[in-house]
Amino acid sequence: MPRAAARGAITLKDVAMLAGVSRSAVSRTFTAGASVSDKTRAKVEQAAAILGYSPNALASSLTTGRTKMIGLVANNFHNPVFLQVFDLFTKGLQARGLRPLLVNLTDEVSPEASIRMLRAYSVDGVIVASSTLPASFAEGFKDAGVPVVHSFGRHTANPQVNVLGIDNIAAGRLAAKTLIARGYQRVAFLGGPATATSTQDRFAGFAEVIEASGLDLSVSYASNYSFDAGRAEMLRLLAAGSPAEVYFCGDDVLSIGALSATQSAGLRVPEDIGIIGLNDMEMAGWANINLTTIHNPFAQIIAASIDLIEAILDDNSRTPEARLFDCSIVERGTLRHLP
Amino acid sequence: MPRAAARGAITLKDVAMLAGVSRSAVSRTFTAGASVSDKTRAKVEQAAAILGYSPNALASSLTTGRTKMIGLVANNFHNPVFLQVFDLFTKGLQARGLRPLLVNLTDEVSPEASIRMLRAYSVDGVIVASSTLPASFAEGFKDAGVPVVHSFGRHTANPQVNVLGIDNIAAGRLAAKTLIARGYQRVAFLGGPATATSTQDRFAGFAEVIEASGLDLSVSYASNYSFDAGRAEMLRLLAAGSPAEVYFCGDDVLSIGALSATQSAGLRVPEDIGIIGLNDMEMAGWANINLTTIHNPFAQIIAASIDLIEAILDDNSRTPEARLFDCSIVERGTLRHLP
DNA sequence: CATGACTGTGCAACCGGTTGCATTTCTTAT
DNA sequence: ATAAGAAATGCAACCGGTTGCACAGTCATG
Repeated sequence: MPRAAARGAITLKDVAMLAGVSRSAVSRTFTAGASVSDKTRAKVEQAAAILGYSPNALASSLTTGRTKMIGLVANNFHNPVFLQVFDLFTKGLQARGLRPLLVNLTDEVSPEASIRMLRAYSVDGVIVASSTLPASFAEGFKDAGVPVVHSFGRHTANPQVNVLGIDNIAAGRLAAKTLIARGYQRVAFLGGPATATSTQDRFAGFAEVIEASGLDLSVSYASNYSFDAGRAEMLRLLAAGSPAEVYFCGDDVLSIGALSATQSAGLRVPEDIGIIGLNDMEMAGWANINLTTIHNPFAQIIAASIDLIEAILDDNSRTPEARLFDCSIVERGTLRHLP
Repeated sequence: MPRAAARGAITLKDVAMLAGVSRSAVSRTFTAGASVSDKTRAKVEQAAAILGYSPNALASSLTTGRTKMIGLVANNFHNPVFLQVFDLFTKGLQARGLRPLLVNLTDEVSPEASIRMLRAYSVDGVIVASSTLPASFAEGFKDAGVPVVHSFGRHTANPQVNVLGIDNIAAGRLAAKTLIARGYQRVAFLGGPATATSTQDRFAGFAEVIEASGLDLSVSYASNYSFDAGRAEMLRLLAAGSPAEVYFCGDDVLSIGALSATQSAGLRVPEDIGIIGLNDMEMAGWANINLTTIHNPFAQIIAASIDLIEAILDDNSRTPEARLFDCSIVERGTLRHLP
């Protein structure tokens, strides 16, 4: 049984018959830039309006080779920053007539399954939105011939795919310089999962500057970028005794977890312990959190990611680039002030 | 230029030629329940493996009438609870082989545009995930012949579409009873936007019980379900003087905003002012928030929504039902204890 | 060994559009 | 008025699959 027909869908043919023109004519009226006379167009539009016709994007994709669907792949649905990320991506894509097919990668490691799936749906391109996935993940799509952009990914000298994100090493340096300027002596890095590329790079930049200045540096890692992991790790550190004076946390949600741990332990922030985060997500600015952090220019990165994926759709042969965006300190209340 | 070909896509035909069988045979090997001999199947699978073939889901949708895509429509990307909602929906849909096409409805009021869009993409069904949209929104899809489920929507006696959610009136009553049991005298309702159906119903239930017990009830509304709106409204109330003893807030994020306002004003919670939220989102349990709230069984509602949409795909003629889920109090630290 | 019931297979039409090409219609210039 | 060029239109093939139907092959049965 033809379900589409059962659903009472109106097709090109119906409109063509009512308007008394050929199917081509109808198709052309709905194709920007095609050659149709005003008279025909008027007839077709009227018929279409009467029937309530709207073209089947999927059918046309068969011949045009474009679905205007973009796979949006994410692997962290517990970090509130991703709600902002989804908001910006979906709005931005929609504004350009593109449709996000959302893929939740939680617990998934290899790209194979997602690649198969997204190819089966003929998405025009894929945006991998993750700071924890390795470069190889996005490369899997590229190898499969699918245009891909890795947002918030790791910067490399000769990227195989387009990568956009902050310079995590520079961000680490910035954090270090900020803490040094504040006169902190015993500093610590409380990273995200040690396997995440973003964690590794932030640590590299941070350690480089801290060590160059001869300060004490201790290091530990939370099991993932989440409140619970940040809190648990900080509680462990406090229980172990002699905590550092200040912690550069892997990201904001981790910072907030750490913050709650210090409060639970009866320590004051920033008087007893300082905390600096990274991302500057909406919640960092909430009055009851008020986290000093490093601003991650999401909106810019996402806008650029969309520009880029759109450009690749037209020409997938351009050499991939790694675009880095500048971070800046957002002064709030979790770090002691300049001496 | 045929882009699909340019992308080097392998089609049925290629596999058929290599395997030395007809296109039908190939199609059948990839269709569950079709009649193919083991010998043919083996040949086809081998050929497919060599070529790296995967069937084009969109092409097949043309004849089968099914895309296995589900439109997921949301209109609030600032309430962290929705990150949990997206997580559960995407995982649940994926587990059943369905693909979520995400629609961000922010600033959009009428369903027309979304209906057109989702019909153009021939989604099999639509899930409207919103507690603020009116019933008419989801009904628009139904009228267009698209199977639809409204999750977190308003309960009505004779629903036109399937609605799943908590009983907001009962939740309001539960909040009221809880406050009365705690011995509060001057209570207040700090709702979400007055136009949201969820706000209206929660207020109705709340007011009913409070008024029946002869207590003082004051009412105000935040401009939307967000931290900023909750904080702003509570600041306004505090500035106006003589606040109530306890506030039943429209939802958790609003509660957290209100909580931060009371703290900014130097008031202690729950000693000076009590706050009770609704939803029990992840963050409500964070140690530094620790919000007493009413648990909204999302996971159940979402699982049921997916079950239901799947059922409708097979039979869109079944009469719509409104399914209500029970709420319960989650005791934490923002309400004074029983006297 | 003939018969009938089944299982597999391929042909060809179809799903809802797009598009190259040939043909017709309309402009415009002479 | 006429020829040349441009614009509009329809035909038919095609995109990548699915499926009803007819036919061929297999097998157990009488």
